[in-house]
Amino acid sequence: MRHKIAVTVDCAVFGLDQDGLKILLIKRGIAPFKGRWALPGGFVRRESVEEAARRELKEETGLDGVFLEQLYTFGSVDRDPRQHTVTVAWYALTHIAAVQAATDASSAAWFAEDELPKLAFDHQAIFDVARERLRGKVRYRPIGFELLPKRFTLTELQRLYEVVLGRDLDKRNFRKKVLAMDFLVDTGELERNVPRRPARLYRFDRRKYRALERGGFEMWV
Amino acid sequence: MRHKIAVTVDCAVFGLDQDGLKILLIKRGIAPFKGRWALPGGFVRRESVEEAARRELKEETGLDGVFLEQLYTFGSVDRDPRQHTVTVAWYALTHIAAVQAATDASSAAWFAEDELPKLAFDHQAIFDVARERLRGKVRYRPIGFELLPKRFTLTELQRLYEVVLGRDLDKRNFRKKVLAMDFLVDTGELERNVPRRPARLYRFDRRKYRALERGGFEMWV
DNA sequence: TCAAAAGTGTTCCGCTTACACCCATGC
DNA sequence: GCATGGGTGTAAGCGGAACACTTTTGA
Repeated sequence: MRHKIAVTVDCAVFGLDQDGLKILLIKRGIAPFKGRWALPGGFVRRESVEEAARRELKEETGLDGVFLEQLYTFGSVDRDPRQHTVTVAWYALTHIAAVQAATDASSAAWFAEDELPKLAFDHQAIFDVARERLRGKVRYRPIGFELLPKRFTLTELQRLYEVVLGRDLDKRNFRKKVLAMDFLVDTGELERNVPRRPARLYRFDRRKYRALERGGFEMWV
Repeated sequence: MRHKIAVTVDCAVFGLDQDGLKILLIKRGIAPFKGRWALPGGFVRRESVEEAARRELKEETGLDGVFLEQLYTFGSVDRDPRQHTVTVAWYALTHIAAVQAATDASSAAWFAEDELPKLAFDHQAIFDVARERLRGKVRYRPIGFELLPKRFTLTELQRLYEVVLGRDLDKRNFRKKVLAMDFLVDTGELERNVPRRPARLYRFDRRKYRALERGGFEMWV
């Protein structure tokens, strides 16, 4: 007779607003860790682990169709007090607005990445790995766009990179580099109603990016 | 009542010999896929997933204390015909000699990476991901040394990189770069009994590497 | 007219790349 | 003495980093 192990998924969902990088947490309604904040997630059913992650995200936060990548699988024997539970952790990127619209304002909330409450299970460790993965990945894959609205200014894009990487970037060099690899398209539109010179709005062109990707390309911020 | 899922581990073990990159396979003695070659692995017991991977490696191949990193977790519903099974896949690097010594010569064997037999389950897909991970990781972390004997010549090191990356490298540039980041130590010894000018033997200095690593360093071949 | 951010080029340096010949050994 | 790989330096070009001022808008 075989040792039984439960399988769950957990998602570290990142968003970006004026104040910086945010993460989406759920307040647990049941034991264990009732009342504690936790990463959205739950048990895997008769479905693939990715399907489970997307289903739980939708059920608990209303999010659908977001950028989602597998992060790491956490399998210490004692990470769940109830039973031996292995969790497949994921990280997701989205616009904060997508959640505000979708959530029933109930138990989900955004927290600044450096002001997380005490989390259930080993979710703090999962978050730490996710944060590090995001920092690393953003430098060689243009996944950051998932955090921005469809149209954005170059300054917004730069701020995103500064927040994720945790250091300041040079404005001129940033623009030069980011425009050089041409998957950014000038929409021709400008910001409206800003008390300063309005900035051009750009969008990320996935088609162009895919093309470059095949040509083998590496560079980034 | 909850849907039951089995949890396994599988390891893609890489080795290097004169002919190139090799991978270690096990011939399955039981159904399903009885008689087929497969990655070493098995069910997780009352232990962490990493402990399970190391235990299975030791039981099935005799390998102990090898370099081992988590790769990806495969969780399609139908990847195991018996039942819903999620597998946490790992990749390992070792000297081929370590296995020849340890194995009871029974059911484990090395295969050239480009001449694999038909594998059990979705192990071919796991291998493909592992191969790609190795190619990527070797460029920014000095994990390749795990494949070489303790003392090696620069030509052996270069061949390793050429095999893993799948392209030729310039001898002078390679030596310049690899010696520049100084975690390679000249042991002062030379090859013996070669029908040509004997090469110097170097070793990888983990201490020095850790020091560099903290200083934030990136470059590689 | 003021405040605030947008937008824009050049120089310097270091790394990457390309490239060819002499050397030490075993047989 | 011959075959085999070991070992070495330089020049050119490219990409990354540093750096300051003018422009446009709303109030």
